[in-house]
Amino acid sequence: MTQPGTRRTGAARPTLADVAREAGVSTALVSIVMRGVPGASDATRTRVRAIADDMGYVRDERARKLRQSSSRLIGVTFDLQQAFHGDLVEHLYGAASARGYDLAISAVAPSRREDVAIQALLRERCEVAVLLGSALADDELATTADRVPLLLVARRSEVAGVSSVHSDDAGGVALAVDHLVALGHRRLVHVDGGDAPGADDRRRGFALAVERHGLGADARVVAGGPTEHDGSRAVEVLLDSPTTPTGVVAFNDRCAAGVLDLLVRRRVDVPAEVSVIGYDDSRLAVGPHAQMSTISQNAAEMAEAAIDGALDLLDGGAPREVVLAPHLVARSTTGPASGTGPVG
Amino acid sequence: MTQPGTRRTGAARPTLADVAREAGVSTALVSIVMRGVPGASDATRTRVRAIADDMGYVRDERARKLRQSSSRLIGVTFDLQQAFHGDLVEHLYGAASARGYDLAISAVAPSRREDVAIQALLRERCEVAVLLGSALADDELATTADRVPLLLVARRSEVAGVSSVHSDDAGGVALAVDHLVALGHRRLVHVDGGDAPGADDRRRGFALAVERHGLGADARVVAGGPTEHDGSRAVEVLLDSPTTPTGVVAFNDRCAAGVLDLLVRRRVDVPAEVSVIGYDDSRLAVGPHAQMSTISQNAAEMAEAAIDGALDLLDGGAPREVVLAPHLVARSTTGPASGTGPVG
DNA sequence: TCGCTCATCTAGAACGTTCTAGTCACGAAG
DNA sequence: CTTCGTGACTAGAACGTTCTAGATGAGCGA
Repeated sequence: MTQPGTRRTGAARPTLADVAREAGVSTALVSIVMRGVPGASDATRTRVRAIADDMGYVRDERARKLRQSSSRLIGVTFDLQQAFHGDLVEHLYGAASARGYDLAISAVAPSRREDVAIQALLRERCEVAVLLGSALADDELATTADRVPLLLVARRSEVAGVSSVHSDDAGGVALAVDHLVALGHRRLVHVDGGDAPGADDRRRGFALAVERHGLGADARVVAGGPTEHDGSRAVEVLLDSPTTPTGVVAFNDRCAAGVLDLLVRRRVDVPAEVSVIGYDDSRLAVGPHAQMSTISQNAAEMAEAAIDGALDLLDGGAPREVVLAPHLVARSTTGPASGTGPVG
Repeated sequence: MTQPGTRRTGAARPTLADVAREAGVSTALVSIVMRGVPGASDATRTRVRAIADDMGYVRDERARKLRQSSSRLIGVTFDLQQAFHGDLVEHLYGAASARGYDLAISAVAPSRREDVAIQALLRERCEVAVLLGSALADDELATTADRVPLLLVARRSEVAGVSSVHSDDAGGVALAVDHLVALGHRRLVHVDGGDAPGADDRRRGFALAVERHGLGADARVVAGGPTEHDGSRAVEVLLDSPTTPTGVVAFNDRCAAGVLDLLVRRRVDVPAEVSVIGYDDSRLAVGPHAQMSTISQNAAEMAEAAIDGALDLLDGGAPREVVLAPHLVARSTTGPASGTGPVG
């Protein structure tokens, strides 16, 4: 077997007609059998199926979707470099197939721009497009939304006609602050996300939360960003300043990883001296850099909401914004503030 | 604009026939214009193109590929959780489009098995399938290869009829050993990959290389694996043993990251006390956990070779195994062995 | 015997493209 | 005046499915 010479090439793959000829029935009947819809006797059903299996028949999804009035296809763009997008895509597969839809995924990367990825999806005739963490400007979103129903994930939409699913960023950061305050921390710092999507909301959430606890005077926001490098750089700034914080709320897990890395390098004990909390609960958080405390966006829930929202748009529902509640995942990078607890 | 009510839905997207009617010409002529092939006057060309743009025409890739004798489509499966796969996919996009091919990507994840991903590609009628780091057993590979020309990336193929592109694992590890030896290290250890693909070759490469340098007696192999966790666990074992090595060759970057992480935690200075080198040159290597020294598999080169190999299979070429030369990327986690250099 | 229902099966048109095999007009050559 | 060549364009089939509208025939009651 598997002789190169006898391998079926793409062109020679058997079609419905081939199976029908072999079985001595019409293509329509084979189609009925393969789809498992009523209209064929059990006898022919098993016979045709056996023949199809034997010939190695695989249906041509292209022809099928071409013929069907609705393609039942959801297009998804995602960033190859973002671990959280990977988590989302995985759950989108599950959520879509549970509703009888297929997924067409199209990757965004430094050498493959988002508009290229979207164009590919349009050519596949997906019925609705789901963009993960899109970086498109509002006017680009608007023109895209003119061509296909659009739903943004992990980003807010200010564009009319575009749905979105994202977590409550301000609320999530507030959870982080509440957690640290409950542990006795008083001097908090937020390493922010710069101009990354959601960074504004998280900054705002931090400011509100510390104010609510009456800790506004001791709180600081330092310039950070969405990468490990940004987190490390921010820590350098922090360690040079006269009063060091005991609790750090990082923009996201990658940023927190950078924070943790430099703290460990500088021989700062986490969480004994400083507590650090991230945001996303991506795979980074459960790596070996300690089990990171973080705010979870729950990829599975977000994916479900995204598919629901997308199908709702298809059904003619009005575009809407779904805000998911993030929740705290306390692991080992946060602990009681020094000077409090049993000791104090 | 962008009124929800007026947005075009999937079903209403304009077709060639719509454009043709609007322009008062035949669909064949519009097709000629849209493809940019000879057969239309410049006047009609510009006129039709303007009308098409105005109507927001986007060609239906499904119908096109259905009609064309060859679909010019390359299927790719990849693991959503592996950073290196992301790098590969990015470059596969570029390499494929440079040769006039499209890519259909299908993800593998804990909840989406590899055979499901492959089945989806077969239904898309891709002409050849490229599997990144496949975990399929030989007999499964054989039956798949019976349905579609197959090329494995980052894994060796022992199956007849299946092409493969991978780096010289043994040679790569030898490079790492040579590098450490040149820096004066004598006591080397290899944190291996367990039963991960390629682990055998890397173990063998390590054994050969230390033997070649006459360091076999001082060298050790400890059980590791492909994840950060495996690396960390291995370091615990190492630090407990009487003689600690000064140079560590990790199975891959993730494993090395785990090694580095625990070393830093245990207050071991890298690279002053211990040098660590990874394998892959994935994005992990250039993170903030220091700039990691590593063996690069060069994703771009690998992707080019994969597409070349895939198209060669399509042209009826015999299946072949392409072995790429890895190369050393010395960054900041390797340095002179203590006791040598200026001090000694 | 006739019609009726019902399950089973089939012919043929669609879907939106590309491709093959033309047609048509027009000017140049004979 | 015919013939030929050429550039611009078109009719219609094809790709592999699904879907609509029927055909066929068995069973059955009147």
